[in-house]
Amino acid sequence: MENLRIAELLKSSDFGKEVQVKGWVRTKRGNKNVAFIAINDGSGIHSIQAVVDLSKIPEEALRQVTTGACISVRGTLTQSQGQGQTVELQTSALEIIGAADETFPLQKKAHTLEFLREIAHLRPRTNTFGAILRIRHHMAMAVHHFFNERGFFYLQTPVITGSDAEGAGEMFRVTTLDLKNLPYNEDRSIDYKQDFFGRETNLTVSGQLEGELAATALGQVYTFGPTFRAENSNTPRHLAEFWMIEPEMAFHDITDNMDVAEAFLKYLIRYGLEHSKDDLEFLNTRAIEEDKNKKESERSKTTLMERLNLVAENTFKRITYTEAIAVLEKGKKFEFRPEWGKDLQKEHENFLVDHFKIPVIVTDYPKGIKAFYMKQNEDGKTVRAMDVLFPYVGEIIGGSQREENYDKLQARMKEMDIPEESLSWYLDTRRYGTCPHSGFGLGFERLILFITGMSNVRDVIPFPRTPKNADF
RNA sequence: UCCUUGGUAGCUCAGCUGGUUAGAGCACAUGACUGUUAAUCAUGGGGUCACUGGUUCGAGCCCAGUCCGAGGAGCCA
Repeated sequence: MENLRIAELLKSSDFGKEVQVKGWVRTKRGNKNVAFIAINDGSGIHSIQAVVDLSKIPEEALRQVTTGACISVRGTLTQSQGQGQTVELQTSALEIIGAADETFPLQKKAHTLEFLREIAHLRPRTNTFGAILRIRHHMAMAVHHFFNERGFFYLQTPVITGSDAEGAGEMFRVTTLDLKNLPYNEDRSIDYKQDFFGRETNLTVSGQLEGELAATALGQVYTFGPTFRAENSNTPRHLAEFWMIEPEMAFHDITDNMDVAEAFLKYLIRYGLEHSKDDLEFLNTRAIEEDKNKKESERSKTTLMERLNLVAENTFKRITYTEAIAVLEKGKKFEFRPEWGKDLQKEHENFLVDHFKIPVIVTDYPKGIKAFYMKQNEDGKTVRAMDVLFPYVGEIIGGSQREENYDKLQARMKEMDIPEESLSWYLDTRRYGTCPHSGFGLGFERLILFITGMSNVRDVIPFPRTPKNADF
């Protein structure tokens, strides 16, 4: 007997065929003559309905068929007599693989996302998280497809890094030293020579610098791996451990960089619309239902599907930082007045996206608010940075053309007090056969946030790590 | 980290100006029901009111501290 996954069976019209399914019970209902069991095996958003004739299978056998139980059902695939589904299973045999007693926390009703976060080990069994995790998978595949099709090489950069000068945020220390009995130098500083690597090491905050090394050899590379920031950030957009995609491309200037970023985002969204249609439709409907419980002022003006299509079909607005400030000055009253030289506030970003109604790429930021490695413009004031601003999630990509001139890069590091010794290997790329190159970083969870229409990154990663939370 | 807000049954919430024995819906259990769609109907078991201390004749409610959640801000992806 064929053991098919439910997503396949639901598409089948092979009525009369004997099949077996294994999965988890979502709900059971019925009367003393017939029972209906919704079984889901994770293969898709839709469950299959097993119809149990109680004259053939005694009610006693159904006792353990409760929400959450794992069961195996054998039966005949038939056209459904009821509404609501086209295919169903006429049960001939039923087996309990793993029972779930009444303490099983998931009920056949909607739970709050906050509650589900507390039971992150069980939330994949819900429709919402099943959909999100499947979409997350397809998006990861899409990332690899996109770059592979364009001749990029997938580069695995180190998770443990000795580099502490990246300036991308607070880092998590990696050590095997006994914290209760630390070795000290004569000047009371900690003697890291006795640590595992013989030096201070941390978890990576970015694979970019290593990516640049490979780009100046392989031409076009990308990284896709976990990234760690020890910032005490408590927002729906930040995680202490998240996944980032960082392409790095030789012979690409800032415009080429924007072209790749825009094509990439559109590719990902189209890929999602194609490969995760059912799950996206489920999440779209879910968001509309959720909205009905909200106050009118808090409701979303667009649906998830509308937002996805908007991004997939429209050319992004490209604007310099200086132009953006001008737009903002004419825009409206902000809590923080836009001022040239200061970083854009969240309210400013939101205004720009609202104003143009499409994703916005802001370029050429003042050098004072950007990282040391960004290419300096001729005006002496700005650098070739670019941020891609998205509706709903804000900054989804941050990138730049890199400074490839050895002297200028070295001078900028000196200005910003970045110790040259620690990055001599990085400067070597400019010393030997340097070339213009660019790259950017895409926050994977922010992408998933946009695609799923969820509103907290903690709900789009299986096990979120945030300040005071590393359960599971 | 700052500001705002919240923590009452397994879940979602109500609980008046501080006053007798703490309320509902869902879930669960039992029963009814000839194909249900979060099935429906009836019955009834279920509470350390986040924690610690204080005010009071009396605290779920008032005060202080602590812990945890959410929203906004900063940091950023």
